[in-house]
Amino acid sequence: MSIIFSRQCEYALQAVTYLALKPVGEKTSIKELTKKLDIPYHFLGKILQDLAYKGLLISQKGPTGGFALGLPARDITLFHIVEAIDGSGFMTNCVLGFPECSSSNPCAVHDSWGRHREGIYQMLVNRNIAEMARAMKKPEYVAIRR
Amino acid sequence: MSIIFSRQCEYALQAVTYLALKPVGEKTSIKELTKKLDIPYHFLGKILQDLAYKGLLISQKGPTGGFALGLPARDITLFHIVEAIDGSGFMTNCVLGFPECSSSNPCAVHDSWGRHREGIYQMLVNRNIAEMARAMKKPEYVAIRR
DNA sequence: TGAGATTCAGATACTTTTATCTTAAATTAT
DNA sequence: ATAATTTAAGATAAAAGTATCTGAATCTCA
Ligand code: FES
Ligand code: FES
Repeated sequence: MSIIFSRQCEYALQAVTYLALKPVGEKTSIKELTKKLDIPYHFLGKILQDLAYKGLLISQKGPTGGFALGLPARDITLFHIVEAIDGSGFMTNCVLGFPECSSSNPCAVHDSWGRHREGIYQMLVNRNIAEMARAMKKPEYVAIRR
Repeated sequence: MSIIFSRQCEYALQAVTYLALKPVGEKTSIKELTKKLDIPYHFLGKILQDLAYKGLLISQKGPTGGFALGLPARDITLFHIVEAIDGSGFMTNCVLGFPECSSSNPCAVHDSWGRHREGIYQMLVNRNIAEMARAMKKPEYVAIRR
């Protein structure tokens, strides 16, 4: 069950983080990603294609081809990825699903949620992929399968 | 786009809140709910059935039948509804979709998310349906359609 | 008792998301 | 040039979530 982000978005975050673990400029194939991260091959392919189209990744065909970060890892925030894949609707919609979300039309948790939402936003904006990669470097993450 | 909770869950919250606006014990039909809240009839029927099965609502067939709260409004928290419909997976799963979520296996935002998650949990546990109803009594909410 | 209203239950359909399959295009190395 | 490898792209399928349809069961009231 996805909490806030779609599965696509989760895969994207994981894959981009994996790319950030590689030496700058080195290309990584879908095959390697899919094997290491246990993500469906063609599904991941499309996600990465999408991110490449949006400039967050660069891609190259052929042998020795693959994907690499399109920007320095420290310049890509989690929010960049989330926004590219899921959009930023979670910033504007009522968390309880009421049709309008505004201070002139608040549900019972509007103010409360607003604070949490802002905190989550800051969390996404203030974390970059380099930090993600660092956290992932710990041995626990290498071999875990779902 | 649902943020954290499924559409079913959002409908449930809205419907239960509506019931809490009624005099204690009064039954409300799906027809009325569906009309006032603009929720698909049979879909809502199944959701309420589910909540009734779980004791959060009581139901009665026949004319003058319908649904009513199964407990005093102030004893039903938002979390009761959320847990009944969506479960409590959002309390245990990694927000970025990594396969494990624990302090021995943290992703880069694990601690940060943990705080927000706890805050959201408190928000759900500390708000009851009576408060929801009070917030909804404001005229803005009466006639809004999606 | 019978008609009407309502929930209950199961089947079916639609929509969105996730996943797979197939072929084409590009790149590299032989 | 040719073969091998990889991404690109489009079609298709499978799964999950949402919504609808139909008839049965239950209850109320005339
Ligand atoms: S109205 Fe519900 S979060 Fe703003
Ligand atoms: S591991 Fe990501 S939130 Fe806990």
